[in-house]
Amino acid sequence: MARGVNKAILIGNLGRDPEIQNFDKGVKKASFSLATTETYRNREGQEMEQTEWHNIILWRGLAEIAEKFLRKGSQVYIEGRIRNRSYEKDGQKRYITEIEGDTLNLLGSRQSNDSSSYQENQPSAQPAPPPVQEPEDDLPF
Amino acid sequence: MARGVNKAILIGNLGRDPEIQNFDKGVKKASFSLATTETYRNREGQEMEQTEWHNIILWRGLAEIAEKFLRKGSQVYIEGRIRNRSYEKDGQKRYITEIEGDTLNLLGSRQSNDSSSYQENQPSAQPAPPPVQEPEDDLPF
Amino acid sequence: MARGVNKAILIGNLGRDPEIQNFDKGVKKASFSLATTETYRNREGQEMEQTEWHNIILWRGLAEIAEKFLRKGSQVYIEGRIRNRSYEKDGQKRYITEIEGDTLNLLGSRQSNDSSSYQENQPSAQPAPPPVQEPEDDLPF
Amino acid sequence: MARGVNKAILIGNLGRDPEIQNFDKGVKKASFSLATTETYRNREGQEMEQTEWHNIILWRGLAEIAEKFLRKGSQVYIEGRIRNRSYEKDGQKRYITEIEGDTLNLLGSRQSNDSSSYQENQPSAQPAPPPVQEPEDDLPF
DNA sequence: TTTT
DNA sequence: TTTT
Repeated sequence: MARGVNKAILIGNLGRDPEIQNFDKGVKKASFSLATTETYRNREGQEMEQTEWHNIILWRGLAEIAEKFLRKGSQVYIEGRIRNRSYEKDGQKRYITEIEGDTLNLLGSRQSNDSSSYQENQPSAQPAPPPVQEPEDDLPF
Repeated sequence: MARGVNKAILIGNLGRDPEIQNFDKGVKKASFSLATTETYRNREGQEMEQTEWHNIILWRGLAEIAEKFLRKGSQVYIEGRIRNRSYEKDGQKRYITEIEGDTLNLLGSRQSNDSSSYQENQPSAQPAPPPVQEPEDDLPF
Repeated sequence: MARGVNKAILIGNLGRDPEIQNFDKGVKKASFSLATTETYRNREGQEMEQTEWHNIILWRGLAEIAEKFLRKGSQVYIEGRIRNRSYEKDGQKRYITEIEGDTLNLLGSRQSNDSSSYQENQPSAQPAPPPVQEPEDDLPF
Repeated sequence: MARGVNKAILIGNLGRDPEIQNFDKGVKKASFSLATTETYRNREGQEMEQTEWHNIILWRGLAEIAEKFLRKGSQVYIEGRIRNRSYEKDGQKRYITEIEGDTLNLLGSRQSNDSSSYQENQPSAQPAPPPVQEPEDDLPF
């Protein structure tokens, strides 16, 4: 039974152009590193900076958006799940943590395209379509 | 073009049983008030408590889950969008803010059903299905 | 006892310059409307757009940042709490929902100032300062 | 300059009792694994389940709460930052991803203590204290 | 009232 | 109107 929530919310900048992989049946995958930089004051009152690098992966439609619009330095909002994977390298088992994005927003762009936001798999119900024949004076509470 | 994020994340308890409305074509709507209570210390160091009441609405599948499993007092996690609506009452225009949930988790329950978590409209891609024929040594970064 | 979470996460654009109020003891308050615009496809496959307007309020340090750096049109990330207030107007009780921000990020700006992100009241512990004398080989799990 | 957001939001269950470490000056650290389980339907319509295990660390006050109240199986809400660390083991550099929590909620508990929610370092300003002498009819927008 |  |  599911009682879980596994959510990452990130705003940061791409360290490199996305790397694109194409699989069977037109399935596309985009991978890139995302730097999230936070500032804080230390005990001496100095402004400090801390950057984390996240491994981002995007699939299918989001990967296509990434391929078209994201470049090194792009500032994005990404919402997704934290995934832990293992793989073999040099006969050793290695572990990697990735953020599998399901929402992507390109931030701060002044471009004229219509694709700076995208969310997976919510075609018609987002926002929820109004129900048929709700009476005008039907208050919801 | 969308560059927006509109997200509410709530954990609280229902003040009443959900109210259910049925519309055409089997569309169901659930409405209820949700209390989120936070504690904090005031300037005198006293433990204080602050409760907010939120108007929650759920549609379709989530409304069915609410009807079946949520009751007065139930503790839930809800993720959704903040919506502002207006309506007429007594010849006056009134405004109401609602949270339209798209994810619902029933918390703390020890029941054995399989419905304590539910998310709208992400049938096959959540989590993203693995691509066909990804080679084993294909590292993603 | 608190078992609650009351969180709003917004990315949008200011509809107007922030309105600033100054209170006793140097307490400052900033208020503005924030538009969050989402796009989605309707049942006919057309690209649709939905904008919500949120009433944002910021206090103290965040209000100062807002006064200095936010203008009509600015794109910001805001994290905060949903607050419902009532007030009297024309002898009628009115209700208003506001988002009281505790984190503010100015997005998409290429300016060279050091104030585009700010979080309330987490002076030294964010990120948590490393503990004293943690041994180098001290693995955390 | 900070333009970043690095946030994890998790609801899950502890795989083991928290492990507690005590450092100089009374600094305490709690570590545990947290399982977040999600369900989804696969392409054949079968109910599937996916569990991720997260390495959680909590410092100071949150570590004390964890030590007192969290046990194997406890259901918790954790909000925090994603941190990537490296360390040496067997002469090899290893990487680990941890969630450093700054908010902790014990969920679903029916116990009578007053400590099921806790947030770091926001002593007096959360929620923001009302400003002094705000006039009663002072509308915020 | 914003933005694209 | 909830919960502890």
